Amino acid sequence: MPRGFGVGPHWWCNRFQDAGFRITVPRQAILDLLNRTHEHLSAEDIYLEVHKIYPAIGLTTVYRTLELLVNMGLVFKFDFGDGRARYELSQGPGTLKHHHHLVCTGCGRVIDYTEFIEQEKELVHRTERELSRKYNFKIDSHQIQFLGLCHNCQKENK
Amino acid sequence: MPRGFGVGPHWWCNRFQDAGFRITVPRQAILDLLNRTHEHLSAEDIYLEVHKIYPAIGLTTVYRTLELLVNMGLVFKFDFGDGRARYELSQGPGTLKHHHHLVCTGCGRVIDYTEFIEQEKELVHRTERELSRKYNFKIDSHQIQFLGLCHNCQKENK
DNA sequence: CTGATAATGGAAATCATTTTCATTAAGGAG
DNA sequence: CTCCTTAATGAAAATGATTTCCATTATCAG
Repeated sequence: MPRGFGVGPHWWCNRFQDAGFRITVPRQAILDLLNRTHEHLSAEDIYLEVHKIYPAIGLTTVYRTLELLVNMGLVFKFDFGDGRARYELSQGPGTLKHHHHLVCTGCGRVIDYTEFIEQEKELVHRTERELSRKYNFKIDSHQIQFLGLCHNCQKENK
Repeated sequence: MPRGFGVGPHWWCNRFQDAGFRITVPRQAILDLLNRTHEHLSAEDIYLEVHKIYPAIGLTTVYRTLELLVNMGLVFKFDFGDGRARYELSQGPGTLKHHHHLVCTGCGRVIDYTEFIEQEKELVHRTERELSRKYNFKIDSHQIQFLGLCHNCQKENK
């Protein structure tokens, strides 16, 4: 029964229980946040945001939880080149549709794009299949990102 | 005329002079190393290696030079998820042909693959063109990598 | 309800990378 | 070739993200 911070039968509870992990308040708070925010959050962003509704949270726990979620495949971890990792939910009701990133190397702005994902899918599948076979790899995911300068940063560099 | 560490008319000298940068011993040593090594070197790897033939080199200079080379587009910088950046020459006589990376999330091993690059090129070009137009981005480069478990790490995780 | 232990959080430690600043050395001018 | 300006360097210190340690707390199976 829901109580306190709203312990409910979330979609990910089974994933936790089946894997033998406990469902704790910090973990729920972090997953809730990731589920309702569609930004590229850093560990500290998450810490600060969760801290508002659950002040007892520790930054260490945020890092540990994120590592766990990444290992479980529930969360993607990205590097956009600004020295801190970014996290995004990979599945669940609140998840954005499959997308990749366009990163401005000038100001760090990141745009999610969904164009060409269909054409890409075929290529990706073929590549995955072939690489799996040839190199005996079990491929879990892929990352594609384009780097360049956004409109504003193009002007500045002139 | 070549002297000391072999100051020669390397292919990249013009790039430096045209941009107003000086051609120095540390820079030459770093570029020489990158040119003859086809591994995914970290800043410290480069420092240690260059240190063997030019012991006066400082780690700071390695970082600074790499940043410069990345900005000039002579070097690619990658993140394979192990907390340190990796560098690879992007052009020049000793450069590997266009490739992407297959990263084992278990042991960190990285495989360069060149399969499907042709098919990929078309997709990438189309995507670049479209994204440039739609988001007003000047795209400089792209990164594609597949993440998974190598043969050995698949066994261990069972 | 209770006990075993997984999970937590604060503080300290780590570790890659950056900054500071006094010294050195490219390389154009003379 | 020598001098001079200043870009480049390197050692040490600073920074900042992430991890480790460890004593305490809270989950949840029985």
